[in-house]
Amino acid sequence: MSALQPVRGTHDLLPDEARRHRAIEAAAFACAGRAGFGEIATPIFEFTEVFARTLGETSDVVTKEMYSFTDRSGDSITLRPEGTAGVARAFLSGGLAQHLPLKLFYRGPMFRHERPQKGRLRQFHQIGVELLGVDNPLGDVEVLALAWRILSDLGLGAKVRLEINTLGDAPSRAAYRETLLAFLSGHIDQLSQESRQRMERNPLRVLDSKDEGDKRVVANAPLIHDSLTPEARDFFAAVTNGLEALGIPFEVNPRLVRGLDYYSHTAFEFTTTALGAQGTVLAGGRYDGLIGMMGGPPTPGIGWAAGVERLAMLIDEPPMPPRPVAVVPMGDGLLGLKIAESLRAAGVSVDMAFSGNLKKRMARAAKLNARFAVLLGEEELARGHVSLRDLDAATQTEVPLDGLVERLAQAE
RNA sequence: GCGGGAGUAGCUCAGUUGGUUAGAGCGCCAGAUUGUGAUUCUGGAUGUCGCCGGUUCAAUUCCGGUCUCUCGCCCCA
Repeated sequence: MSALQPVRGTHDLLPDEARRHRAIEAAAFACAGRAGFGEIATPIFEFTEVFARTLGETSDVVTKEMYSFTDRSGDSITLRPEGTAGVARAFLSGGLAQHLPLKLFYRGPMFRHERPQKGRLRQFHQIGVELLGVDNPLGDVEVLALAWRILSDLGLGAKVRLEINTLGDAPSRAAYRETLLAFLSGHIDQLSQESRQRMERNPLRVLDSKDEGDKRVVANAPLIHDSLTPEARDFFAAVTNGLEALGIPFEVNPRLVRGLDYYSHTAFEFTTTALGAQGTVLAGGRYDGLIGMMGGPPTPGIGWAAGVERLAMLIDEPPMPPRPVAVVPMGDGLLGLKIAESLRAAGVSVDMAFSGNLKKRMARAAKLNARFAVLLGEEELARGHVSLRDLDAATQTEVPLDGLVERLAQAE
């Protein structure tokens, strides 16, 4: 293991890639802001308890994927594997129950000790939203509409598919669990080893097994929809009706389940076929029980998170940086920098190379996609002028140095 | 965590049936042109052949281990 290598599953965001990430986060936050979501930034680590309690003691995330360590005070600390638990904790420790309903947007790095693959990293980035204090299915619809708006704005509307399901309320889920377990027990000899384990830990997971034998069994399994209480059924109908009313395309997938314990009612995923086994690009659901589970007042919540790296892989061209003006000194570099600074002060993007002859500097200007070059030739300067070259039109005029800033600030 | 594939220059890759200075294209730097973006021409730099060990007179090449990436599984954004 070389000390100069990044830790397994981590990577550097070089400028092109960083720009892509920033564009995604900016587009998402712009959409979220228009819908009334404000940004929240919680710490990237919490006491281990925060995640262990909320994610479920037996979930994979808790049992094998957490980056946990003991700090110098002897406390067990964990790098956050997802965003919702930290937001819920902030909600409680910040006394935010006074401000319900709350619309929150977050972004930042998450950490999971998994085996890396394309689209799966140990440090990755998510954007996400949480809507707290709303038990109305309209909340689900609005949060889904926001996700759809963001993906559409990123140009991914045609590349993703929304699948949605309901996990029911607590009574529905308990009843369904019994029904499903009874059914699976009758076919246990046809189930894969993994699914037999799933029956003990999280029976719903058997439903979305990729094993062919499991799929045959599951095809005839009872569905949660038949175990729903009238309330849960109405709730789900209100969500799907809302999506239809807003013209958001979706498909009900009765076998869609969620890994984390805190979900109830609505569960959904936006998936793509373009990323191999890591096809989920944005996912979330309702978690009415979470805050109560953490010891707070019963507070409904719904939200989602999206993987920025996965979104970035679906976006073809990174957005272009703003086109600069290239300042090209021929003699005194300091004069060039002075002019560059006055242009920058006026809001113009300016680049000036530190070395190179005129030809090199012009080539560099072209490479930077500069719009104009300001050439500081001694002859013009002697007359108080500079040459202003339009690099698109390949034309050049002499302009007084005095009016240069105004002229270029206007051209922007 | 389990199973498969890969690793040679900044990038894409060739190559060595084990043998002296390891190559191409693109890119980069410099010059031809001490005042102009393309093309062309000339010159140049960059590799511990992923890492460690073994076999051998000799290993980038063969063997073992390891690391990283990658595909699938588990799971997930």
